[in-house]
Amino acid sequence: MDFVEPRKDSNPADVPDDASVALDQLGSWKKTADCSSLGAQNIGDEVVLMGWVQRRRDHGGLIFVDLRDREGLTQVVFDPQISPDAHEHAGVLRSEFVMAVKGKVRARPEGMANPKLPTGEIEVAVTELRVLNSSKTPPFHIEDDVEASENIRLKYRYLDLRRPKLFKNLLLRHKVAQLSRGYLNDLGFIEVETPVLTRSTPEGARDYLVPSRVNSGKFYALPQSPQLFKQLLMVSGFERYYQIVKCFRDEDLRADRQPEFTQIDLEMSFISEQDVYDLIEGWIIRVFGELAGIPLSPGFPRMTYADAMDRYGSDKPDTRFELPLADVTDIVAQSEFRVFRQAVERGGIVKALRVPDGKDMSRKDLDDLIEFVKIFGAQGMAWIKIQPDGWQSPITKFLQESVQKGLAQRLGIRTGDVIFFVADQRKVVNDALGNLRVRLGQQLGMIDPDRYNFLWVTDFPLVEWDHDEKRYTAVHHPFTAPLQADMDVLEEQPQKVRSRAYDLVLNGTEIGGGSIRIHQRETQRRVFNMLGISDEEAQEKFGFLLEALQYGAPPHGGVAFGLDRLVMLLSKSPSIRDVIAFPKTQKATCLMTSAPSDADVNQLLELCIKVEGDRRK
RNA sequence: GGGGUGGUAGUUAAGUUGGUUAUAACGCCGGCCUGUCACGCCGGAGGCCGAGGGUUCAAGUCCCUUCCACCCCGCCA
Repeated sequence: MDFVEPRKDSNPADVPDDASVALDQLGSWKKTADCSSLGAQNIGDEVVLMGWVQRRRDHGGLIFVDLRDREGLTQVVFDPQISPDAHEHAGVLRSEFVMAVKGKVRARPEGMANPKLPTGEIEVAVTELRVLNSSKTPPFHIEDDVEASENIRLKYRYLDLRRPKLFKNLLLRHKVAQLSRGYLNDLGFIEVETPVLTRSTPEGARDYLVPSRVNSGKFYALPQSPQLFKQLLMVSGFERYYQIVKCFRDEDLRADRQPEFTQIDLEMSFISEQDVYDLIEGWIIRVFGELAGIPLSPGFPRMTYADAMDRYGSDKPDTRFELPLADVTDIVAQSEFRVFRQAVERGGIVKALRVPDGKDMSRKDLDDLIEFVKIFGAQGMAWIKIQPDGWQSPITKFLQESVQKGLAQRLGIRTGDVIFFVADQRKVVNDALGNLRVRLGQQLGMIDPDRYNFLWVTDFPLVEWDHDEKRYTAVHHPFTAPLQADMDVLEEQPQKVRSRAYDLVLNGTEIGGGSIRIHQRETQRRVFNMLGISDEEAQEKFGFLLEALQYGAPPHGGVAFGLDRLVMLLSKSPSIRDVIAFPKTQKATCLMTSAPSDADVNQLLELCIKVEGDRRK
């Protein structure tokens, strides 16, 4: 027995400290049950339980302790009539002390059952107590109703993870990973690990760089995804590959984005889009059915990118509610409202969103919504209230009768509606109204939280124009196959070329995406050229891929899913941090380990790296 | 890089037009208590008001700078 000074304190607040409690050894005791499993059927059993003190209720003559382990809570009782020693020893117990008890399961007295606890019918009458460790007073209570701020929780992450909710999230994550492995294994997929230390590639996100000691001055990059490796495995003839793998992107964080995250990544040879859809739907149906009790049917709906943008202003529309956008550019182009006319003259568009029964919106509500769309780049937003006695709006006087008639017809306007208009470049209009649509859907209670609407979004454009870099960039990535039908305009009208990429969207969140890849060298060369990547640059950066494509690369394609986001949705968590054991803050630091940190001078010397300080200052 | 919210006891929060000793709840410590389960009762301790500077007779409160957490835009599939 380690014996250190007993607690004799007058008061130091910090007192429950290792140094003040006599501790026992675990000895040969083994847990015989967990804290959720005992019930009336166990009455009379001799058991050994181990765990943490959730709460102690000391009645002087009788001490109750709620004992917690990862499975649940069980009440244990220290009764001097059963064991005076144990009762006396229990006096030292405090929150989060680690204890082992031996005792007998007994029914609680008449009327004393606790219906709130699964084990509330019984209690364990302790014959012997071993205090395995003490605990400082924790900075927050270990319970599901979080009452601590995020920075405290992140600093003491190991305590936060004791909360049942977080534990259950990580357990669910484990189950998703295991089910996914089983599903893919059964279908002939082979899990292959790909390098974490790899080379930087242009395009896409910023890379995390890792200096090479044995090649001083050179750097590895951490993979943004195993994209090229899995394609090369197809060239190798693996036919079906998967991996549950960490990916790294050095970009700013969001509630659903961490710089390191996990993908369920797979690739198949000799397949087309339909094979991917079938495979993934089968998998999703099992994940949601078996792990969340949510029944789904195969044949998820599909929508082209063009339709999604047109109707919902987003490439990941939430289809749990309608509230569609309508393009009214042609109607208002001739109106006397300058904002509309000028937007059209500058090559922009005008779209409208009709909110049925929006008549109760106050002027303040409308102003709030106008402020909201400004976040997305809109200069402003026009609105019209359709009142029984006519159209009420600051802009009605600029809309001549023909325009009003056209709008009424296209939008199906009815009395009581509110119509919103944004006029700007296409991207701004879709961003603003697409986001407004989602906000109104939430605000007006149009979203059923128990619905799970999956949607395949297809036919993405292959490229988009990058105004900053003055060139086309790949929407998906530069290895995505163009649609065969659009190949003849690849060089002349790149922006018109559709790709064989697809995303799976759930309730407005993209949870996975992929594509059929280019497997012929000549096609890959043409796409690189169109993206402004010269033959020389392609050779230098992707030479190994271009080379490989010349050695009998089979047609192939695949998909990758964000495991974190999937578990986040399954567990209805508000943040991705709630499904990651040790997440980073919005500034990409770890409050527990204080990473990133300064490097040791000797480490830097070995790497031939000189730190010049913050050059942005 | 930009916009927003927050930072006061261990924790969560209150703190008026600047004004005496900065409140409350929970937690913590001590005492009492044999059926509690948010146990109860009595007593007690606990503060760099995120940090730095300024205005003022006087700053938790006003001004400037800065740090941290969160949400969003940009960025990122």
